[in-house]
Amino acid sequence: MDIARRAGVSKGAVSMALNGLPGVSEATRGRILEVARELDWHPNNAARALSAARSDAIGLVLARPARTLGVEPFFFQLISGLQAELSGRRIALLLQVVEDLDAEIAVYRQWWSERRVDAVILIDLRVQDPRVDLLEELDLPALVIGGPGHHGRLPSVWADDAKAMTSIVDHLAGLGHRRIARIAGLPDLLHTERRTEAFRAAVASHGIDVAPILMTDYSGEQGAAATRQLLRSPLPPTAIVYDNDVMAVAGVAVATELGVAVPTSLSVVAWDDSPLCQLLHPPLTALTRDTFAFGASAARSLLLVLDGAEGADVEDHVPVLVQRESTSAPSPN
Amino acid sequence: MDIARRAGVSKGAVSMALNGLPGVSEATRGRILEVARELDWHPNNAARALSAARSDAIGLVLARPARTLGVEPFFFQLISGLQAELSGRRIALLLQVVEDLDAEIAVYRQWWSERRVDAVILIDLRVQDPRVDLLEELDLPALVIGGPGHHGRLPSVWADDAKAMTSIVDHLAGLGHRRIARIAGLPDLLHTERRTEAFRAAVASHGIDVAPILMTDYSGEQGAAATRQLLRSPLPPTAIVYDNDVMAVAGVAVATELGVAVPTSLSVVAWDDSPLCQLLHPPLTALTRDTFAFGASAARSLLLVLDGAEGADVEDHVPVLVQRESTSAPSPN
DNA sequence: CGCAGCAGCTAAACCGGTTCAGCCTCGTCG
DNA sequence: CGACGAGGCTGAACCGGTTTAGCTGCTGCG
Repeated sequence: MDIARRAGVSKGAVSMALNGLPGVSEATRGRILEVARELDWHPNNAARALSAARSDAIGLVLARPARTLGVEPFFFQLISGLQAELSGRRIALLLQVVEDLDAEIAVYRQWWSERRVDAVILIDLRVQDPRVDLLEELDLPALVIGGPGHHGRLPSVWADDAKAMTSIVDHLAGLGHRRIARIAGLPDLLHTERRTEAFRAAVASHGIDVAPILMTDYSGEQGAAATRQLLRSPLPPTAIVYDNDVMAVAGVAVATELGVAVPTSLSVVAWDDSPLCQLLHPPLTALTRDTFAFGASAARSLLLVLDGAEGADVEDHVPVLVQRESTSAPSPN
Repeated sequence: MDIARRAGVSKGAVSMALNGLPGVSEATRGRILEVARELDWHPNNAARALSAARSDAIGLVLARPARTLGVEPFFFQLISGLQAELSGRRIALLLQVVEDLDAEIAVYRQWWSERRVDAVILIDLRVQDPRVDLLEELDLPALVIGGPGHHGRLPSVWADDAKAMTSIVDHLAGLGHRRIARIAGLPDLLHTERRTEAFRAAVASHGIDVAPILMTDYSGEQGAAATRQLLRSPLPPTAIVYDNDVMAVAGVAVATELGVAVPTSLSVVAWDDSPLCQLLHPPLTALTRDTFAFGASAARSLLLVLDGAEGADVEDHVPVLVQRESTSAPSPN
């Protein structure tokens, strides 16, 4: 190490000085920092990772079939939020996009065996999730996005989907809707199940006993098909709650095509806001959340875990409903 | 290294055997591989990176203001395509989302000084791009997505935007349009400039001498504003070409709001297809490209560069125009 | 004055691989 | 039969940091 030579000390001293560890005098530390700056020195990440048994990287795997991924700004905002916190600690983000859960698990195994990451972020939790068992078995630190529950000892960061769903149903019922349907996302996702339960409970609390729920894969096609099915039923709903914005947009298109006016004859609510919802005609009432802040919060929790803290479940803000022009009182019929 | 002990050879031999290098007999190699499998051995990435002076990772920085990022599936498809090629070589992808070009440059500097990545992928090339100079100066291998031209010695993978733009204009002119406008993206992006040039040349070739071009930041808001400005002008266009799908969607909404029927009174073409374009009403005529394949092709080029090949410019397929219902002959007026 | 204790530092081991000079053992050829 | 070359393998250096045992010199206390 030529900083050591130039400063006339041993490389051990340099290491202590640069890492802010005790063991060197302030005078020496200052001299070493000075030399390091002069030489524009930066630690070699591999060397540091090797001896410290850290990689200074965390991993994120996105496992969704290609067609259902990418229209939502959610992931980018999440990633941005994560990095806002992580980059201050010089922690990099390894991203891998895979087709399915098996591939995702293989990635975790590989990352772990090669010591590529110090921790991973688990997203889109399943009802029975094999990843949780795997990560606990590997002892690979992980943070679950979207708890609580069903994820063993792993810490999580989550938002209260149940409360959010209740606020949507309350809004619709408050407008006078009695025939409310829900077009949900992938049925084996944990948050789909939670939203479904909350939906059932919320409509029941308003004395509504029939409220259909249709499952989809989040794609516009299936959202459109489900909407068509609902609107053609004998007693069509006067309001539909969609699990994402893409399906809501598709739903509005189908309604228009079938001559069902939005919001006059059909109210539409989208879960997850996006520029789309505002561009559409009419602009969609949507549930917004601050995904960037959510990511930042997740990163902070993860850093705590990396620092050895006992992982806890942290609750983020409840998403709020932004009322635009796609919801109104149902037309008397 | 306990594989060495268990197989009764030196660790040098083990290294050769596991990396397929000459220097060990096939019998020994077989025995070593056998032991490695038994022990479920995997190389420690940091150790390998340290001695081989490689990191087995490539970096991708996305520098767009948060608001304009994320609605397009483009990046995820690109990343998926990249990884389809890279993961076979056990090369990881480091992703960083930053606000602006300065931050992006800082990330390159840091990655390079810490030897975090072996190469980077440069995207959204600017007309005068400081990143090109930086990467050449650092001698950090890089692949430019979206050439050719303006990127010094760096190799690139590109699609012929000019031809694609010509095909759009030809399509519109063929339908009988004589008043064609273009709503472009960020003016300092190289491909914006190239598309602009191609647009000018194409309309000129059809004897059209006035064809307004408005610059935006790709956001729906600015797309809507630009559309409004065009439609309210004394001699409004009968066709508008948008630089992305979000603006096209916003444009259709504005047209509808102003009582301009699509496609009867206004034809709309979107650059870049997405589920959106098909969901909308009417479905949008759009320029599609196989972004996944594009990413895979880019990854192959990058691997060649890493293997020491002289970087070349590789041309990908020309994007093709998919005709849907947002374009038709102009109404006689 | 003697000795314990501590701050400040050095030297060397260590992390887990890769690389290479050099040694041994054959087989081949003159 | 001896020299030579090639194949197969060993042992050690090396990558660039971190960590630790231990040394030195100073201070403080009995």
